[in-house]
Amino acid sequence: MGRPSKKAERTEQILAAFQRCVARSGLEGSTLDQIAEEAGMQRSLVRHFAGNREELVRTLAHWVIGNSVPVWEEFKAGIPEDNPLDYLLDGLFEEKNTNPETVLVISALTFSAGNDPDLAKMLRNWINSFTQDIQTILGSIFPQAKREQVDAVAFGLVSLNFNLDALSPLNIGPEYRRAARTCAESLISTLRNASE
Amino acid sequence: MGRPSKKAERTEQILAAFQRCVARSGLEGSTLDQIAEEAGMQRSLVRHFAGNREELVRTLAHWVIGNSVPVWEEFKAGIPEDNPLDYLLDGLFEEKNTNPETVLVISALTFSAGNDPDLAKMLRNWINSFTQDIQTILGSIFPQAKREQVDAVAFGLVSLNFNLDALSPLNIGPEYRRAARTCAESLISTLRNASE
DNA sequence: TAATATATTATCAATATTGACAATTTACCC
DNA sequence: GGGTAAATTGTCAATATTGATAATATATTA
Repeated sequence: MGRPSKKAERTEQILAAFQRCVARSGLEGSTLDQIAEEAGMQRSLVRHFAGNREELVRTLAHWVIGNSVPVWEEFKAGIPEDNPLDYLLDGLFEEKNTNPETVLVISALTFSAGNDPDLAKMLRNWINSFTQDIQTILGSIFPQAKREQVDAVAFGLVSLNFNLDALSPLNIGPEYRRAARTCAESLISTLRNASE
Repeated sequence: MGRPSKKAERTEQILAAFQRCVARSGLEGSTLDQIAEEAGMQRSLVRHFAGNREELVRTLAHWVIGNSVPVWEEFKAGIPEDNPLDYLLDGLFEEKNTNPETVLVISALTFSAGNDPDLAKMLRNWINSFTQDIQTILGSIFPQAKREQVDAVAFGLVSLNFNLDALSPLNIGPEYRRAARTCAESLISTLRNASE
């Protein structure tokens, strides 16, 4: 009995708003009032559903990381038999497939991770698994390449992808996106040469 | 006549302290009191020498960018005739030659550049010239490589370098540094193959 | 030593931000 | 319709942060 709970829905709205705010103004630059306004509700509601600031930040970290998992899993599940490389590169570097928000929030959280060992561990694990997945993908495409080479290339792809998103507030030109794509292809070609 | 001015010295102390604070807590996460304490002086002095917050941030951007120039120029001037590549890679990726602070501050400024077109332009120019310098260096080492390839590799080196510094708050292991170095060498090897 | 320009300290007001909680309203069930 | 649990609104105090300026101390020169 009693009124039906909107906790799940409201929490989702709040975190989505928080993510947008952080991507725009950074973590410490996002006040509870801004988050509330972005979410279209009063600050009291933010507190009611998401607790105080400390809890809210912690929840955001879990939420962002948690959200990225199914998206990435779906992406991995969609890897085609033929031409998996183009699929991978399109997913990582084509503008239409890219939303800088996640990486910007991760970047903002990384800053404050310097003062929060738990958060640092969480982000390390996230980046590790992301990188390792790419290593696995590349390893299956180039089974004869050396493991060390594959790992290095995977790290390179992640770096290129992160850097592109991190620079997005500067409104850099499309030539940077092309350079990243070209660079990624060059990197992968080193695996091809090594494995043939 | 009158008491000798300490403006230059004090301003330097303030900006150096501000830089440390920003690298640790981000731009909006650094209060004037924290900056003052880090600089070992009262907030009143910070205001007296560096103006209000807006001026202080603007000054910091100019200072960080300005400071990076002579360091980089000196580095470029030291490029040896034989084995310039190892010199370049050591400079970009060896821990002993690296101080993440500058990149962390640039990263923090990049965030707020989304709301400050002037700042965005400044940072774009900075990254442009940094990237172009590396393009020039690579181009002189591999004169027969295609320009597009050289540009892509230069962007790749910058991305690897930035990413490594940006992840430093996470206390990532040395394997990431090795991966970055290995990846950079792979990238450069693509130029070598193309030019021979 | 007096004049002077600057550093340094001390302090106040204005605003921003957060934390907390009471009061009210709303939707569902019996 | 009455009871109930939760949403929603409203409000207050405590603290943090900034902006600004007066008051004082100090080092240099004439």
